[in-house]
Amino acid sequence: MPRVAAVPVRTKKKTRDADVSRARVFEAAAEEFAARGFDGAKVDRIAERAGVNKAMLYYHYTDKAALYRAVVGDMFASTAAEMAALRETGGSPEVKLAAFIDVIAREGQLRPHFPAMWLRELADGGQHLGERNFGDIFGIVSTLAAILKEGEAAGRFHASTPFMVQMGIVGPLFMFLATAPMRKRLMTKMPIAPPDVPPATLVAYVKSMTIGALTAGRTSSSASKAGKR
Amino acid sequence: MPRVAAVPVRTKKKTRDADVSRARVFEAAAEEFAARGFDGAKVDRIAERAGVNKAMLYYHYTDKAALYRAVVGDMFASTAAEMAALRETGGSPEVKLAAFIDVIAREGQLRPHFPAMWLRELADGGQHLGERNFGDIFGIVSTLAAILKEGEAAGRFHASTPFMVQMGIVGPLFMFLATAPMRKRLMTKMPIAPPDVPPATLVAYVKSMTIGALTAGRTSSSASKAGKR
DNA sequence: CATAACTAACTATCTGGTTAGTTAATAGGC
DNA sequence: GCCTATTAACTAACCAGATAGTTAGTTATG
Repeated sequence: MPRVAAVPVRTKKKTRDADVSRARVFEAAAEEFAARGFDGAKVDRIAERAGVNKAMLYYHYTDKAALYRAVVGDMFASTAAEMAALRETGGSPEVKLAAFIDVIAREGQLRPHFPAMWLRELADGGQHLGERNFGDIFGIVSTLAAILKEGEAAGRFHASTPFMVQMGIVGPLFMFLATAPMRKRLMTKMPIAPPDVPPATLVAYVKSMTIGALTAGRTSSSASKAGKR
Repeated sequence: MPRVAAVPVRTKKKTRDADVSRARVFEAAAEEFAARGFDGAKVDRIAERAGVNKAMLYYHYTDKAALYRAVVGDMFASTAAEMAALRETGGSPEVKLAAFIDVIAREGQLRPHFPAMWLRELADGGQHLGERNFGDIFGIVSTLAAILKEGEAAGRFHASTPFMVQMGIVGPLFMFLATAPMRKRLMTKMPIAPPDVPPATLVAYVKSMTIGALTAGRTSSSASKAGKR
């Protein structure tokens, strides 16, 4: 029985633009991956969300994993690029550190899927990441490491482990951003927080935390039990 | 063709203890869920890890979701119980806050699967959680809220949003703990951090961050740009 | 010997990926 | 301007393997 294509049906008028449909697939994939994770995301659902035939997905991307990597790659490439720019700018270590945090926060808000996807990828142990992604991540952490080193050399920051400081920044930021939908759900069940925290407040808090820990007991002040060793 | 059980084969000697195999299933499930997430976890693999026939899994738990909830429930019930105990103890708000952080860190280390599972569950928007779990979580956040309120009333802490502070604690802690396997992988690719940070250092850092942010500019010191608003 | 604990084998469904074939757009000859 | 050959963009239908869950039947144990 030969496979015969069904009657034309002739609907509205299809745009037939590869770039457009490719972008639609990308967007739908980002949402789906962020909401459900790599395994929870279904290719059929991505195609449906994108309003595209499933086969188109394979026309534009080699497979599910490649599509995933494209989304992740976009996140890190963009962040890494901003970090490279940041390295060129001047200012005190404190100012640079604040700028670093701003970049992370901005990227996290610019791409609503970024925080959730990153939470998952960390839990996955970076399974789905490629060589390229690791390179970008390394670049980001290196930028932070340079700032910390500079602050340390200037006698303004304690000695610290870049990766730990990084987690101290990304952790609160992304956990908070990624839980926005969940918080809304919780809010209906019980009054945990008053309205909801605006992003600027969150960012200010993270800056305060990070600077606070790096300078604890340095300028004078209390909160000094920790921070040594 | 009637389904006939294969020949006995008579291996070593099976222990045939329901509690034991139930516990083995639980443990295997916790590992599998933590490593791969709900959708990534395969029932067959859990059974294999547990060294148990897959049907046993359904003998002890109604289905995959119930098994998942059992693991998650265990995490939160335990933490919530410790928190309840913490509420009874005395001490300054700073001391109580440190104790709060210690409890979270201890639970995160005691159950190696906890951090990764929680990262995933947050990204999932709490999809798999039940009424019971939300109650426990509410109890945990309430404990923190009470400590913060006390500190604020005593004029030692800034006003703050409990949920945000919670994320500031759990974020760095769990992100760092959950990425232990990944860091090991990264370490072989490129020298990001020197040896690796011991848990005590991590906990001290998180305490320092949190106290630092809550008291920024209060006792004197720098780091005061943030924290207002 | 009753039954709780256990198992091999099975099934229905789902899901990533393929394929054979269709259609719109564009290039180029006239 | 019009016709036509070419092909990029697109689709419906299909498939093989995986996977959650079931079942009929077996066996150790109190």
